[in-house]
Amino acid sequence: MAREDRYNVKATEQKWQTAWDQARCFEVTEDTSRPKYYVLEMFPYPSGRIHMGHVRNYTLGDVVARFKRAQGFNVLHPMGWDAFGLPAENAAIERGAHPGTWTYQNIDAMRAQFKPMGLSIDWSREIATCAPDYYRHEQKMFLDFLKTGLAYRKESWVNWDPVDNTVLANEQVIDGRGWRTGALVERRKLSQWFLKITAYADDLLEAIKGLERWPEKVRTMQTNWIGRSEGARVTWDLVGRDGSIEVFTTRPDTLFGASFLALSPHHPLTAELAAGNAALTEFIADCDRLGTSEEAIETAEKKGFDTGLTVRHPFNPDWTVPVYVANFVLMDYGTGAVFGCPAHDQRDMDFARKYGLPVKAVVAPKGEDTAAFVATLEASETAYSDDGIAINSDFLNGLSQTEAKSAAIRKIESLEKGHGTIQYRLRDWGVSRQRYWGCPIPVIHCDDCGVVPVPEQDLPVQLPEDVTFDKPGNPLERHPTWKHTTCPCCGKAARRETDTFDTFFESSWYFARFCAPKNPDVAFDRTAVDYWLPVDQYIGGVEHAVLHLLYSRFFTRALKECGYLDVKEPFDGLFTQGMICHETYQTADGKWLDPSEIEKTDSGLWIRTADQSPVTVGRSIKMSKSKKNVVDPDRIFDAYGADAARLFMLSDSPPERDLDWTDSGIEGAWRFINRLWRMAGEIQASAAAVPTDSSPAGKLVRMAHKTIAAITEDLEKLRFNTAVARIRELANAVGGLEQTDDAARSAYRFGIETLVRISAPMMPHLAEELWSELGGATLLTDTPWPTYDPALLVEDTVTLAVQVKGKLRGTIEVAKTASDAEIEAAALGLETVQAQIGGQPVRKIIIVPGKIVNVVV
RNA sequence: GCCCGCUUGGCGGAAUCGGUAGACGCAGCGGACUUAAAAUCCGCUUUUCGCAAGAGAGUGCCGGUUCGAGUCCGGCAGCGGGCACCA
Repeated sequence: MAREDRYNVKATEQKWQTAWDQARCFEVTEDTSRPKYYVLEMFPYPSGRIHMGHVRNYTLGDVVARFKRAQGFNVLHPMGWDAFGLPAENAAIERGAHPGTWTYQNIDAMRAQFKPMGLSIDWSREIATCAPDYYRHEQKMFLDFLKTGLAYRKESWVNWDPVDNTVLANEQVIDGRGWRTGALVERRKLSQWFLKITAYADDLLEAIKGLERWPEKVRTMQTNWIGRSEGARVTWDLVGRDGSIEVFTTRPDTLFGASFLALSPHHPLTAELAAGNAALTEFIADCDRLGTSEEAIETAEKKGFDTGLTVRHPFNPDWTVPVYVANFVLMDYGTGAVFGCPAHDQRDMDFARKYGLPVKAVVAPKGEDTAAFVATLEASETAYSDDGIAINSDFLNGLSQTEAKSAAIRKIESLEKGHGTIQYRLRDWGVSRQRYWGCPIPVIHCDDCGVVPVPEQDLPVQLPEDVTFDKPGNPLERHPTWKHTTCPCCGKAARRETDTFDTFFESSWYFARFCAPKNPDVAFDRTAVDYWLPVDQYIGGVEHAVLHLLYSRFFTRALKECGYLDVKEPFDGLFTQGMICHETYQTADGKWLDPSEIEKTDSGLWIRTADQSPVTVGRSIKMSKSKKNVVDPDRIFDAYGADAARLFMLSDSPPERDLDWTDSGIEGAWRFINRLWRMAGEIQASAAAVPTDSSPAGKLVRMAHKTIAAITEDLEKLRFNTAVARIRELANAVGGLEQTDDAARSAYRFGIETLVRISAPMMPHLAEELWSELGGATLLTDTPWPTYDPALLVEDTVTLAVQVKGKLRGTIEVAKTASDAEIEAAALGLETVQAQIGGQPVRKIIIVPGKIVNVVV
């Protein structure tokens, strides 16, 4: 078939996508004769349109999948939809669309956008989490969690909009007000379901050490999130009334430096004291107004309220300290009360200076003049929080910090004033949501029998279709019939739970469902799950570094305990990609402009096309609709094809870093694809063997072998940007080879063939097209990854850099086998070297084999 | 405030084991082809001095270790990310 003048990207990409589909290349089954490899990108929320972040995410995953496939792995690469969630309900409220209809339309639209990317996905495994076939298994899991005590019910706070009478998500609360009503949000207590993730706190923490193929950053974030700290709970008896205050501390060694106790504004004792105390009530309200955001609290002044109460020191009943309510003490952590030791904690120091409380040094650095140190510290504004030796601390005196901690704990325990303990920052996972578009929680509330699980044979509890969103609140709550049912225990009239699960529930096990997504009987087909899990390479945004990934790790453990699976960790390798950024454009009065609204003048200035007004070009930031700096993937696929978009996503920026979208960048990718296509058209027939000698043709062949070796390693380590650079380098070399004789013609062909094969994971359509032109017997997609000849990687000669006084003065080319004496002679023979030495005595010559010669004078 | 990361030409980045800094690309400049343009191909492109040969400087800043530092160590600054004041 005659070649066209230009690469017909649309027809070609379409042709090969159809070919892969028809050959069912990417549909896989368990095959124990081959090693498996499970590649997974975080599944998308079906918002309706794909964005460049998706393109990057799925391109990265697809390169890994195709590469591993070529290497002979049985590759599972599935796709699904994280289909429950708030946006569907918002669409229902705003546009009257049913959340289900809206979601499935979006799924269809997005699938249609993904298809032209040419992803090597097994679409036969597609799942949507909003399908009853999917969530029925989730309901069963919940019932098992109930049985094993991993799910329980307790009261907890929610954001309540008093105008809409509805619960608000955090993102629906803006500056303390409901996003729709603008009403001041209230805190309300509701009875909600929790999963006992804290039961695994220690295991989740310990196992982080084993996650060797996870980014260090994510491991650190999870470690900090779990937040294990060792310390003690200490009881302080109230003076003049019954009761006591329990505090948690990590520094029991500084108990003798205590000068006050501080209670959280939400501590039960605070509430008790506030009753009938207008000033304290106002103080608490003041603290609440601060909000919980980091910035607000950080910039806020540390404030306290003297309750007038005092407590007895646990080590000395005659010593009393005052009790404050303080705005910086959290009720959610520890006991909601702390003791302040100003000398050794900066925040306590600030507090003590503000309220005129004593500062007593009880730790001094080793080897310093203690008396002078104490005098300075006690007059200072700066706390000493480093390690040291206990002083002014009775029985602790002279002990190191570690010794003093355990001695203090032993004493507390013998006095029965508390005990040593380990405190985690991690809290149990609240899974109840007062929403329609989520998985119904399968329990029934009976006036006589209490909370009763839905019997397994009655699963799934399906969402009713006939719901309306014309009124605020949860449609399940006000549905005329849905919630009315009978109690499975006593048969009397009872009510269904109208809360649904947090959508992190669905995403905590979807990766395992992909192993056998169509099995109607069980969530996980054990044979399939045992074969495919864990996920070998998981790829997604770093925004999920803590919650989604930690919940999935927890679920894996909980499901193992309930007999569903037998893997320790869900994701063996994790890769977190960077964001896609783009320049921003603004008018003089600050209005954001879409890239399509502007143009460049001949003088190089940007103007708005509509009125020729000047445009300010802002720095590149994450693409977002509000800044109008988005680029539509459809438009790019249409103009340049999938391969160019994919190549651009992989070029230049390392995948973990942010990527700047530039028009010239995608143009460059497009040019390269056409160049490869043209170069392949220049192949000339030759019967000669592929040369490996020292001729230019032979050198090219050697370079091709080196490129295969290097790119294999690059792809193995997900260094796609350098992989692309190597492909371009080889292309430059092939393009520079004159096909003057048969050996050269064979070398040229070998170069093209190599380029085609190593490009396949990144530019699969072009590669497949050129492979078929080259006469490939099978689809390139089914062709093994190229191998290289290690012998051809070795050169006879080596170029050494020659330095004098540590600076480069020239290079020498010597035989690989050259002796040190020969190398020295060659180096000293360089004119520039002699000029630099200039008659000075040569003290030493350092020779690093294969690298460098350094002449020291 | 705490924790983590980053800082290399006009720009994105490479150098990942302490050994030739700037691979590869983008932008720019010059040339070839063309009636012309586009496309394509070739060349130059860290910077200063110099006609050149060459010499000097140079990986955020200051200092250190080393024959040799973008890379290791100490200090500082800037930018970005995480955070629930974590006691």
